[in-house]
Amino acid sequence: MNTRRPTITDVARTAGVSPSTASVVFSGKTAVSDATRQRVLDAAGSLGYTGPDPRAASLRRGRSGIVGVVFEEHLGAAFLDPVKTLMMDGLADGVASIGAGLLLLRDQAPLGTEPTLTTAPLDAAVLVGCSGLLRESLAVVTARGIPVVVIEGDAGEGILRIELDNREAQRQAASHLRALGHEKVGIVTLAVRAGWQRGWIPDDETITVDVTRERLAGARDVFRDAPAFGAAASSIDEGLAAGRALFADAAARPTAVLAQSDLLAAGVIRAAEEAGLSVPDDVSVTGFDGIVVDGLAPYELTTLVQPAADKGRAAGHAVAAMLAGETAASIRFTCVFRVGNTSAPRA
Amino acid sequence: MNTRRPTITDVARTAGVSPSTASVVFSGKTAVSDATRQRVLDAAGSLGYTGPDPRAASLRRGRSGIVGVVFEEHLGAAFLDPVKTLMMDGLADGVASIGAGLLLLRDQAPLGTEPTLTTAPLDAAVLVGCSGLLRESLAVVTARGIPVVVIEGDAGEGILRIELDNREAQRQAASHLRALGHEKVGIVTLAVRAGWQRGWIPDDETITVDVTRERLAGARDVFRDAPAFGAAASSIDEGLAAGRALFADAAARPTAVLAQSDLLAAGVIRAAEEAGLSVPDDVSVTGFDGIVVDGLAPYELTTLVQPAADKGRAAGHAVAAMLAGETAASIRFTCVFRVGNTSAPRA
DNA sequence: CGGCGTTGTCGAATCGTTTCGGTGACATCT
DNA sequence: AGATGTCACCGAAACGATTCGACAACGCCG
Repeated sequence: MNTRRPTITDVARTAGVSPSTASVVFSGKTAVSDATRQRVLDAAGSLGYTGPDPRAASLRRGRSGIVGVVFEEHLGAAFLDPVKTLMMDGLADGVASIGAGLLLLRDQAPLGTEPTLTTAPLDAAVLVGCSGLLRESLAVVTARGIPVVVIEGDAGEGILRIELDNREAQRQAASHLRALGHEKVGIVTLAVRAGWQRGWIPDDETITVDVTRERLAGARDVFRDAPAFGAAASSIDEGLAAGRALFADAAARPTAVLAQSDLLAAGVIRAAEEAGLSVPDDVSVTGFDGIVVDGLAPYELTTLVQPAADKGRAAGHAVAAMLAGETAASIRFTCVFRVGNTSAPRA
Repeated sequence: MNTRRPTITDVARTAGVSPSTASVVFSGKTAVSDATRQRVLDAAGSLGYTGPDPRAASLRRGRSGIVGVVFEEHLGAAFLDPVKTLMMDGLADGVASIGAGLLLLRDQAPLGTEPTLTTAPLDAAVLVGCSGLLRESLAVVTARGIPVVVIEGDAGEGILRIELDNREAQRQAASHLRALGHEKVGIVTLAVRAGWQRGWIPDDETITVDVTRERLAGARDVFRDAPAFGAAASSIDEGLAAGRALFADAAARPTAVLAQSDLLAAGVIRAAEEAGLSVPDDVSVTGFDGIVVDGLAPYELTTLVQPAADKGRAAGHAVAAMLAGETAASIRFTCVFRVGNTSAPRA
C-alpha cells in the first residue's frame, strides 16, 4: 500500500464540498446541513479517513492538547508514592476539562537523547516539586512562554504555585502529642535533598526540599530540640529503618514519633512492634498525608489528611484557566488533622 | 505584549540567511559553517527565539515524538500496581531511544470530553492489558494506522504483543507446592473482568482478563479442582480479604495458597497470621511478580519473578522499530521461579 | 414586493517548519 | 587548465488542517 492516507481535502473532493466545509463537519464549529454532513461522513467512510490529523490541527490552532508533567525523579519512583499518584489522578481530571492529556517528562533526559521538554508540543507544564534540579526545566519552559504551575515547591517570582500549609499542619500534630503529655519526641523526615541517604540530620544541615523543611519546622515549633532522622524516600521500608534507629537506644527512646508521611509512619510502627513496643501504648506515631496504607490495618494513623487529588485538580484547572487567557492565582491547601488509634497519652 | 513569538523566518532574516539555513542550524541535519551557525544563534538569542515550534515541526516531519500509553483503569489505579510502574519505567526507557515521551491516556474518557485518543498527535500507542474495553481503543488506533503494541493481552490478528509465559510459570509454582506434598490448595486470582467484585469464582465463570485466565489455568493444570477466590485488584488489602475467606472454615482450610500477585500473597500471609497460622509451617504461600513488597520483611516470597521493566522496554523498542519502518516481532518473556521462605513441605 | 436577518457553503490565507533539488564558489586531481 | 567534487547555502514547495470574511439563497415581515 503505497497510497498515503487521505486528507480532508480528498474527503471534501469526494463529497463534492469545499475543504472548509468538510473541516467544519469534523470540528462542529459551525452549522452544517444534515445532508451535507452525511455526504461528508460517507465520503470519509469510503476513503478510510479517520478524522483530522492532530499534527496539522495543532499547528493551525496553536494548541496541542497536551500538558507536560515534569518529575524530578525516575518515573517509576514518582509513582511509588501514593500521594503523587492521587495527585496525578486529580491532575488528569483537571486538565480533562480542556480535553488535554498528560505527557510524562523526566527532568533530566537520559544521556544522549533529546531533551523532550524542549521538543514536545506542550500547551502548558506542571512541575512537581521544585528543588534545584527542576529549576532548569522551569527555565526552559518559561523561556518557551508556556503557562506553568508548580506543585509543592518554591519556583520563585510570578510562578503559579499549588501547595499545602505544611508547617502549620505539622505543628498541629506536634501540639496534639504535646497535649498528650509527650516530651521526648523523634521526627522522621522525607528526603532532605536530592540523593540524600538515610541518616540523622545534623543541626546545621541545609534542607533543600521544601516539603521536608516546612514540616520539620512545624514539628520543631513545638519540640524545639527533637532529633530528626531523614529517610531516603517515602516508603514503609524506609520508615522501618528510621524506626529502628529511633528505638535502638532504649534509654534515649522517644515516647512519640512524628513521621512526615503515612508510609514512613507505617514503617515506624512496624519497627516499634519489632522492638517489642506497643502502639500507641508505649509509643505514639503520627503520619502525614491521610492515604490508605495498604496492609496497615487494624491501625488507623493519627495523621494530617492532605487533599492530594485536589492539589492535582487545582493545578489542572489553573492550567486550563491560563490557557483560556484568564489569570489564575496560587493556591494553598489546608490539611485536616485526623486522630486515629496510633496516638495516646504518654504512659 | 501583543507581539507574537518570533519564528524561524524572523531569526533567519535577522541573521541574514535563508529560513532553510536557519532550520538546519537547529536540526543539525546538514553541515553549516561555524560563522553562519553563530550568526543564527546570536540572532535567535537577541530575538528570544527558543527553538522551532514543535507543532509545526511535527506536522512537517510527520512525527510528534509522542507515544500514547493507554490504560483501562483509572489512572491512579494503574500506578498503584508496582508491576505497572516498573513497566512504565522500562517503557520510558525504551522509547527514549527515539526521543519520545509518554502520553497517559485513559481508555474511557471522562464524560463530556473529547476522547483524547483520537485527537492526540500520537506516533504510536501502547495498550496495557487488553480486555474488552481496550478493544475499542485498539480499533481507533489501528484505524488511524498507527503502530500499536499490546502488553499482556490478546489483541487479535497481526497486533504486536508483549507477554509472559503466565500459564507455564504458574504451573511451576503449583508443581513446587505439589512436590512439597500439598494437596489442598487455594487460589487467589486477580480481577476476573472489569468491574469484578471480590468473591469466589464459580466454575462456569468466563474470565475475560487474559492474565487471570492463564495463570489460573496454570494452577489448575496441577490442582484441577482447587477453589479460586477472585480479588478485585492487586493489593495487600484485597489479598487479606481473600485470605480471610480461604481460612474462614478451619475444616476446609488449604495448606497452601497460590496467589496471582505478590501483593495478594502478602495479604494472604497477613490473613494467615491473623488466623493464627504460621507461614510457611502451617500454610505455604506463593506469589507472582517478584517485586519488592514494601513492609513484607522478613518474609521472602516464593514467587515467579517477571521481567516487568523488560516488558516495557521491549514494547518501547518494538514501537521504535516499527516507526523506523522495520518489522518487529511479538515477544514472550519467561518468568523465573524463585523459592523464598514462604513455602515449605506440608506439615 | 423589496428589504433584511439567517443559514449554509466557499475561497483564500495562514500556521511555522523541513526538505529537496539546485547553484555558485572553491579546492583537488590529472 | 579543464574536469570533477565538495561544501554551504538558498528558493520554493510541501505538510494538512482551520478560520474568517464574503456571498448566495431563502424565508419572513410589513
